[in-house]
Amino acid sequence: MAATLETVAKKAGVSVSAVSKALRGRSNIGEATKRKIDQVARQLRYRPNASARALASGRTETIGVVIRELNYLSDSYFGTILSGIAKVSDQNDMGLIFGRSLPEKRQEPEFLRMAMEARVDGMIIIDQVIPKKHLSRLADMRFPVVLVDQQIPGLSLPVVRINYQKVARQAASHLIGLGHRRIAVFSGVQGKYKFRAEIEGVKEAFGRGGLGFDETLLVTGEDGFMYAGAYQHVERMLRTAEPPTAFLTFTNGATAAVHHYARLAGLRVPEDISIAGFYSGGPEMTDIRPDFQVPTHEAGVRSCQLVMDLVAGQVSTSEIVLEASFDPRNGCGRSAGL
Amino acid sequence: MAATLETVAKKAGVSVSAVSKALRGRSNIGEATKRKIDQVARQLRYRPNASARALASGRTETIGVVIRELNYLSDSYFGTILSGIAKVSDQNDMGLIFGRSLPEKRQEPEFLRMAMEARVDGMIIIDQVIPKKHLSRLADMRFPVVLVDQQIPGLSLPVVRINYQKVARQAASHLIGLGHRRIAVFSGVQGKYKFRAEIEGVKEAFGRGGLGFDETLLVTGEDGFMYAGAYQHVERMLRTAEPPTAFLTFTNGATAAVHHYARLAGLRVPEDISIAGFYSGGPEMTDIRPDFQVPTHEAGVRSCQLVMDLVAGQVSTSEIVLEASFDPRNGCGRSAGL
DNA sequence: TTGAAAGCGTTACCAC
DNA sequence: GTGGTAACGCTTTCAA
Repeated sequence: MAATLETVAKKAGVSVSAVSKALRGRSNIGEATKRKIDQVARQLRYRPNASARALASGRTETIGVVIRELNYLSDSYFGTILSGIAKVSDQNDMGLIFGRSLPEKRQEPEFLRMAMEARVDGMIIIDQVIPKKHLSRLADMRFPVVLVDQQIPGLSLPVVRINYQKVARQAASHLIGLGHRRIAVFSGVQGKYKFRAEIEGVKEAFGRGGLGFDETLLVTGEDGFMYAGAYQHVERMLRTAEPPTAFLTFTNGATAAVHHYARLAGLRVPEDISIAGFYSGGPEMTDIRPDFQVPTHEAGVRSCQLVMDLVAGQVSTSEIVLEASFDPRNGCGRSAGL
Repeated sequence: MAATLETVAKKAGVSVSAVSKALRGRSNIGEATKRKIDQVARQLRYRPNASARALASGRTETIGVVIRELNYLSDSYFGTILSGIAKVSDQNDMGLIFGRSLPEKRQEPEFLRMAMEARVDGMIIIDQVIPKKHLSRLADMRFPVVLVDQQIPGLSLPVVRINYQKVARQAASHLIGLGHRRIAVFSGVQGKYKFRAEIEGVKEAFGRGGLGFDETLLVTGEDGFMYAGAYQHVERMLRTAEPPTAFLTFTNGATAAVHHYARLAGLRVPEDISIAGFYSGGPEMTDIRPDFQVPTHEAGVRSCQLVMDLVAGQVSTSEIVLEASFDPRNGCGRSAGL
């Protein structure tokens, strides 16, 4: 059916290897024959067979992206990381395939198969809750892997991570400096590096400010799904005897929800309540100007560059830490009416 | 590095073909040798090379899923279709890879490459706005393809689609029957089959009820991103001189948004406003009981089964139409206080 | 039941 | 420049 190198070679009256070279733009081929070959190939709609190419060359020209579940891609946290990855992989003509990290019915998680069956040349792992033992397997194989936003002691895999702790500390300190004493904190999934770092940063600031950490003012949940739920929590909190005067939100969804709630409830920001909001880009916040800028896109770019260096055999930096910025201008520019 | 069939064969003292058969559970192999081979393979951590296997067998054991952009997966419309696909593909030990349908910098969209380079055995196309010319290419190649929720005249590709038109007509008729005259309609992206079918159904009902279709009461937008935006529209509409008394929402996001808005604004449903809401499952509506049940998961299941039949060479039904159900019980159970 | 050998469609090396 | 020809790691006849 489909044209092969041989088909093209025969029709063009040249050898298979000539066609192979010509079509891949190698220099050791005559100008005239190349033209002829190109023409025949186009006419026959020739396409190289990906499996054959991978088998012969040892490279799949594909990198794997590992996330927990596929619908996590919806979250703009993942979405913007991904757009960074896609940008770099496109530039380098590398394909992208996605693997779920959950084990499902097989013993082995899908991403381990991707590596062991040589379906990809390298991979980027964005899921933050993969058991260390699985990650170690990859390290043992010396398979090119880059972890994003993870911090696992005793594991020697390259990492690209964002310094959430510092920016969280800055934001919390700022709110405290404005006089806030009751600050609600919305973060993501407990146990993840991102969550741990954020809470750590907040606690540092609270400690310095002489504040205790009030668990009743902490809201957690799946990053991508916090918008709807956040409404209820804001409403509930504001009805208590001692309502929070400021909100510190570490997910896009929560940031958007708190801002939207305030607007709907007629609360002025920051006169009535302060909002220090996380922002990683994405479609849900076109109408909001948050105070954090979190370089998730950049994290994607860097992780993809890193994994491609690894694939090319170039040893690279093993840990890249990206700084987020906090610029109190929109949601918490001045002191709330305390 | 990695173990191959030959490595295993040598160590087990048998032939390469014996190992191949044993590991794939073929029956023409001795019980004892099989045990021996299994043991050696496990010890060596042998994994078949995917490219080699695909090249030799002619099958990649992978099917491609085509969507417009990767972050569309976030939408529970896609998400639930996908869960149906994943369920069936998992059962049949088929891998899944995702392709974007947008052309990007290359002339050819990624999904055409997937087919022409034989990266997948078949594919399911969920994007509804792919130019017919590209789809025709696949049809010409006789490549196993199934379209989901599409209706393209003059194209002979198998389709699985949901009958949005009928359920839209039912819902609109019901609202009209309750006495509503001003009904706001929230649908998805203009031009898509889903949108066209829904509007068509609504117009039929409006026509029968002697109502005109008021464009100012129509809200459109990206399916997955309608939650946040919907708030503003509801608010705006309810402030007009002649506000709508009912809402007919065809995306999960809009349904959730209208319900949440009503709750927050202190509007009783259905006493103050009626809401006829679309629901395809998904995480954002745990607190809402909508009136539509749309079999998107089922559509995923059926499309995957269909594509696998096609791959296996079994000719199958070329069009499967799934019915959605409308059960006025929650959001529009009784007449609004007109 | 077992094994030898011929592909599968490329790439890459090595003569010419 | 160009063309033969071994790999690449697997599946699949076909004999034994």
